Amino acid sequence: MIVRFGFVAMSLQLTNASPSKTMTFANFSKLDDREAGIRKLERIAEENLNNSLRILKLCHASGIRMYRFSSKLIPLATHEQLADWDPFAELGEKFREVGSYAKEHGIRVSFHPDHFCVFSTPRPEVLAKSELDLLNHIRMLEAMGLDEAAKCNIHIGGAYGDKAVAGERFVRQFGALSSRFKNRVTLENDDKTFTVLETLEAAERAGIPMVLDIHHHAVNPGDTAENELYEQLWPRISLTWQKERERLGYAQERQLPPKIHASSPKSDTDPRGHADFVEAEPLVRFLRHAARTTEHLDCMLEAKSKDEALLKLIEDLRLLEAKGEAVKVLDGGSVEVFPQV
DNA sequence: ACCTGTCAAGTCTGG
DNA sequence: CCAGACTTGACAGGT
Repeated sequence: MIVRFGFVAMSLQLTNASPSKTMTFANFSKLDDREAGIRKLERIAEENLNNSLRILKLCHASGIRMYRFSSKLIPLATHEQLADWDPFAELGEKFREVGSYAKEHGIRVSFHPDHFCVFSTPRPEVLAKSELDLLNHIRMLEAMGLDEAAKCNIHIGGAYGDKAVAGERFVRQFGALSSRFKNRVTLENDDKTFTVLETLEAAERAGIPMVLDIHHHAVNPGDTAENELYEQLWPRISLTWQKERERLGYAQERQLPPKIHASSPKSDTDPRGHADFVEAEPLVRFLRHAARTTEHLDCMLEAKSKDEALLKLIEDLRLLEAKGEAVKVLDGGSVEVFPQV
């Protein structure tokens, strides 16, 4: 199995390269000239896009072919007081430049709208804002000129006292959206509420692929035993990706491989928190099991040390390789993992 | 230069 | 019913 690794949002190797610079609404409101304020928002967004491009160039130079953009590329993008502002009119060219670079160099990119995007909510106004937030992320991918392999990863949301009902509501409310949404979304298990099994059931019913977060699973496993995850759930998760490839017309697994998230617990007292780096051994254990049924897999690292965590993981995998473990480092961003027998 | 409170947004918990 | 926690990077205002 070929595994490609990626990282999230910012690079610690580059200096002054934040892709998430922002301006608060309070600050925007202080400006006398609203038009000048909007131009400033656009300048900040342009800088964020330039820095995203610098990061993609670093990825390419390092052999990394997976990256998640910051959700904060356009400050105040969906603020209701700025509903008349169309940032894409001014920024379209820059978005296209970023997307073209990713496409030309084979870097799989994504977004992860944050926890304000909740399709399980019972509140209509929250649902409407969630839809707008997701649409904004989809528009960014469209403006980049990327096809539907580039997706937005979301969670189910809150439980509101009844997880089964909330899960139903997610399926119903998300299902009411058009294919423009459905074709751009993946669904991830979370660390507190919806387990792998519950998320998988929702993903299957909504007809969208599931992203497995193995750290979230470790802290929120529900009744699922480790071998059950390997034996029963991973093949089902894999199938959600196969169905997605069939739906969108991708013939090969490598054109849209299943995606997982990996991170390590921050500490014993804060096991849900993300550590600076990612431990190699538990990850390899999972990968070797997945390798029995999967040929291509993409693994997003969610570590505080971002791209440096990826560098360190590759180094640690080299050490395992030298010890004769079932991994072979291919380059700075990918490894081959041999199946558990 | 460094530290602290705040930020547009949602949900959950505890008082 | 309301305040605070949760979580994250960055800004703004203070020292």
